[in-house]
Amino acid sequence: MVRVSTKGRYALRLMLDLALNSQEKPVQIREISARQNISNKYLEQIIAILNKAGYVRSMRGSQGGYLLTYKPEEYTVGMILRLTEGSMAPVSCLDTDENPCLRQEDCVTFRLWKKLDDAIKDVIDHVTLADLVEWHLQEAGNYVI
Amino acid sequence: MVRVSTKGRYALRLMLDLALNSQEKPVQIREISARQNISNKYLEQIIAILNKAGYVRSMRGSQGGYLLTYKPEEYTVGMILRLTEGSMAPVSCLDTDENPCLRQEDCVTFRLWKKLDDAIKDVIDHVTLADLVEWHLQEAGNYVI
DNA sequence: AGTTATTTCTAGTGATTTGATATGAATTGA
DNA sequence: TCAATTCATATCAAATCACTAGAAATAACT
Repeated sequence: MVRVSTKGRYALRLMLDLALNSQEKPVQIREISARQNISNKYLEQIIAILNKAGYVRSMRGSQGGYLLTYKPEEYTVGMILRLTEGSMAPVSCLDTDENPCLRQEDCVTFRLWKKLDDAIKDVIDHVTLADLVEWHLQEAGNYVI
Repeated sequence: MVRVSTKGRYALRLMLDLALNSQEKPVQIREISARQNISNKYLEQIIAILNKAGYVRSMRGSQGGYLLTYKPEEYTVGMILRLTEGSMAPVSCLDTDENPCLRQEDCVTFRLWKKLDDAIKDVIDHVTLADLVEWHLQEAGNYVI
């Protein structure tokens, strides 16, 4: 199906939620879970990935929670999706590190996958979390009379 | 991982093989399987999908095999991938028929997915089987001294 | 010091998909 | 008739997906 899984999609919404709500004080998983209507426990696992990568800062204990490490404009959608999805390349031979395809030179379809990969990268590496925030505020504006 | 599965990739190589080899006489699964180094039985299942959709014509019995129904330039890569992969939309809410997302209007990430979908479509709906054939002949040429 | 609210860690689980394999029936050319 | 081929269906192991469960570690507040 070539689909972005819930993991990547939830991670994006999670980061957007943090961008919108963690300005002053840390935000708890429970709040995000309630606002975004996503399983609490599943979110824990997803934010753990973001935490390990240093994309968010955690504060343990009571009154704890999470904060964005950097400014929204410093996160591209690609960073977040690649981290949670593992890779956003349409075929594994495009991941230079893993599985370097030996037939690459004479592989006909490689040229197609390269084109597709470039097209995907062009979107996900240029849209930032700040763009999502902006879009959100625009949309929200539509509902103000 | 957001990967095109073997099914879609094999279907593409299968169609390319037919484009190159079914000019005069039908081509058997066994030949393709040998040339492409793909499991015979798995190819049968994949070509069954292409056959049901009318993308290939089958001839049963001895000396039978498969032929392309149309000319290579009449197949886009998108047609073949969508048929075998089910869908090439990065998220299900972009498939108008199935799962029409009600939050679409106020869904922030929808705008992102739409951009991504457009970028993917722009590639797979404009590259044809004839392009793959051409690329193949170019590559093959590289090995002639 | 103790309680409470939170993150953090490890494990398990049912459903679905993937990438096949196996068996045999139906069809047709020689 | 028989050999070669497609066609149909069933089965299967492994991986992935989307969670769920339980408990330990940590820090703020009283």
